[in-house]
Amino acid sequence: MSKGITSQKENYANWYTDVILKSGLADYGPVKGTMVIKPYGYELWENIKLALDKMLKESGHVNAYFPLFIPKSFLASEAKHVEGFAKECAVVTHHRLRTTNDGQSVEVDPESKLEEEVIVRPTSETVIWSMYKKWIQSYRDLPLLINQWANVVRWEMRTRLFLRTTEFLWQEGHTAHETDDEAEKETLKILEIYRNLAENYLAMPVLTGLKTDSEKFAGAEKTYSIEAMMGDKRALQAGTSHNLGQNFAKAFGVTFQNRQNKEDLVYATSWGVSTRLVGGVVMAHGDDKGLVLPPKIAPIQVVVIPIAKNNEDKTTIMNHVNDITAQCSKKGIRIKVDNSNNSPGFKFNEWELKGVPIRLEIGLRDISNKEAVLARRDTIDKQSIKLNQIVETISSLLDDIQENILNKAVNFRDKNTTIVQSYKEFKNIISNNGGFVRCGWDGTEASEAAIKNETKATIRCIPFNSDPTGLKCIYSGDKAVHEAIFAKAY
RNA sequence: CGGGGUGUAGCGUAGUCCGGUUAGCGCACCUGCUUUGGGAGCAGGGGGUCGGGAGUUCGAAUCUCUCCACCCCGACCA
Repeated sequence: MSKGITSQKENYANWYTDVILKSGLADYGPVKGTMVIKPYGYELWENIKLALDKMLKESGHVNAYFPLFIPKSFLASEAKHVEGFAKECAVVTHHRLRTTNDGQSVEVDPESKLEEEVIVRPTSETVIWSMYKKWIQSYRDLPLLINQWANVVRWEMRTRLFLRTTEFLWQEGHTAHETDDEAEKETLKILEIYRNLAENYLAMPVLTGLKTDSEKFAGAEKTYSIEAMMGDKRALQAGTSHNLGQNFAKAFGVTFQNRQNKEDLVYATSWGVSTRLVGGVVMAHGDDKGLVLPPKIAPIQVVVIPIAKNNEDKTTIMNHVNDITAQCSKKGIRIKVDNSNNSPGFKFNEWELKGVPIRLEIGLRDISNKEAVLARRDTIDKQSIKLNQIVETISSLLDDIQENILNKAVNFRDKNTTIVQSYKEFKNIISNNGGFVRCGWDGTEASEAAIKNETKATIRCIPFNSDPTGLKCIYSGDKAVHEAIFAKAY
């Protein structure tokens, strides 16, 4: 176990916080519920962002930026989605501060009260649809496929680093289409991109499926999500994709002239993933030594620890090290040398805490053998490798590690997914083992709510590969309408 | 909003009950030397309005009053 980090077994929540703070991903901000994403954490996010941005652009989406501030009137009653977080919005009521009489402080200048109060966006549907109304006239303007990378604010009371903070970073896509069918295809296409991102970059296996009415986005016809399992077997909703139907078109009067020359309301989608993904990576792969980062998104893929007895040795070793880093950099491998004065043992632990996939140890002993010692973070194995094959060895090992941690996560999830037949069994699994529970559900909100109330487990999704044929509802005993995945969730 | 608790250096703390040296210790930090294959050693050094304010007293981290901040439990919300 690493120094100063609570073990997962002892207290998973404390482990999570300890790892994030000590590995330098993030820190708490001065306002309650805010966090600072530190350079190491931000680079991790940037790598995720880069991968997703590329996929979105390749599938025909373009980026734009809409304002942070939204007129309060936009959140008026016709926008049904507001119910979801109207009570959690930050509201700007004044636009000026003044110095207090004693000159020691500042206070809100009452004279600066705004005519119309302004909301800090909790999501951007309303601003964006107010603009789409201006931009869309005919089917020739469609589809409109816009994404934005932005910060949003939801005034949360219970916060957890990366998982729930009052302000967070995300991307939100907002598209407009001619037909319902096209909107549905878009919704599913994005879900597939999210699945690809989660599994092939974050090495985090996810279930894809449909949300129940009670769990879906308030303004949506249908919400799909990707659901991952964390190291404590709880579920994390890692991304959502909504088919909004004509709800927002109705609310904002966005009509277009269709191919039959008739006026019609456009069909919409919206979808997003956030910095919550970083929390997902931490909890999907981390262990008692700290982070375990997937090579594809790790800010540093290889860290080199030179081991020198004296200055003369150091010079010899650095000559070889410089050669190695140059070769690796040329191949696009993100490599860093730790030349600090800390002891080797300290550095080993430090970089394991930071989750760097590969560590190279190079001392005189290795150099005389034309070797280096290579340690992998995921298995903690050490081996000696030949210096003349170092780039090839590292490249293929990075791929191996990426694959291995995905497989590990898949096995863990599958091992902790249980198919149950009775409610007794259901309660037993949820309270003793946790994980995903798969069973029949009669499709009623009453059963869903009762189960949530009695067990704290919610329906994470109705997976695409599910089949209710022959199943009975775990709660009511009636014929099942869906086969659902239940779990305790973040 | 109700109940309980805690505030001493960047972090963790001793001292507070029972007022009395220069507020002590560990980690971290700085300088130098020696070190380096699983959390190095020695020596020297810097850093404190003891949460803020008022009071009692010859004297307050310590006693009294007051304000503030944060944490936990409950309620509320999801």
